[in-house]
Amino acid sequence: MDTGDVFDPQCPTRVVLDRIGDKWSMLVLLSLRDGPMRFTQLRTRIGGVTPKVLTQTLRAMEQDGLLTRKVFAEVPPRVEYTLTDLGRSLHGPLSVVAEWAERHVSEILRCREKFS
Amino acid sequence: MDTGDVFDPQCPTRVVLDRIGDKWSMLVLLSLRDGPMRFTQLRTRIGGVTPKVLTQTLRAMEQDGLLTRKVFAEVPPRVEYTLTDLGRSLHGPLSVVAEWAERHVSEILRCREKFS
DNA sequence: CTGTATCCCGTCTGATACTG
DNA sequence: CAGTATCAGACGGGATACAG
Repeated sequence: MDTGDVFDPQCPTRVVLDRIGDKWSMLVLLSLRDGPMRFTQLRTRIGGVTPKVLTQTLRAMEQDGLLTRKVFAEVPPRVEYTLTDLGRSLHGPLSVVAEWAERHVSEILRCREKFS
Repeated sequence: MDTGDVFDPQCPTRVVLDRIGDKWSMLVLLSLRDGPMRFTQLRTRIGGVTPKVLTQTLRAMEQDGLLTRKVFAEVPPRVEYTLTDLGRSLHGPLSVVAEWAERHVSEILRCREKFS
């Protein structure tokens, strides 16, 4: 397995950073932590996301193997999104970053104000 | 200390994600891990970054208190960038994500190809 | 219910050239 | 050496409306 040269433009870490760096992926992943959810459930829980963007996010995550999309042939239609093992394994690393954020965000904001 | 509601648009984690999510901040932080560096050192080590963007990145990180910018009144000019304690404390969490990326990137890429 | 289609704007990023 | 100025293109993201 490659060790990943972070200074290589083809760096593997880029793939992950692009994913967690976007506005909604992390929230989707955290939302799905406790089990499958339907489209509208996600949409309402994650306030402010439009259907288009939510769809884009879900498709990208599905494509990366982070979650699965299961369509039930019913009326009305039902679609469930579930984290894969890969998706669940990302939850830990993300939590570490999230905890750092929560611990230090006030300090960062203080720095920003002082800076002006 | 706040626990941070990740579903709040004002969520503190956003601040951090915006920072580590951008294209160069993480590389700068990793570069500076082993000590201060000068502008051109960073520029050459991080291949592909233009001076404008590198400046933007460094200014933003300085503003957030992740690094300090020290100008030496010399000819030719010398400017050194050094991580603050806050910046160094971010290195751990970032490493966790980076390690995850390195371990799983091949799996992600495989998923992407299968998806097409 | 679960999306898609369109339009649009702001930001992010880069190329290139220039300055103290 | 360490940037700044300017221009331009790509793209993420959002508003709104509509479809299967």
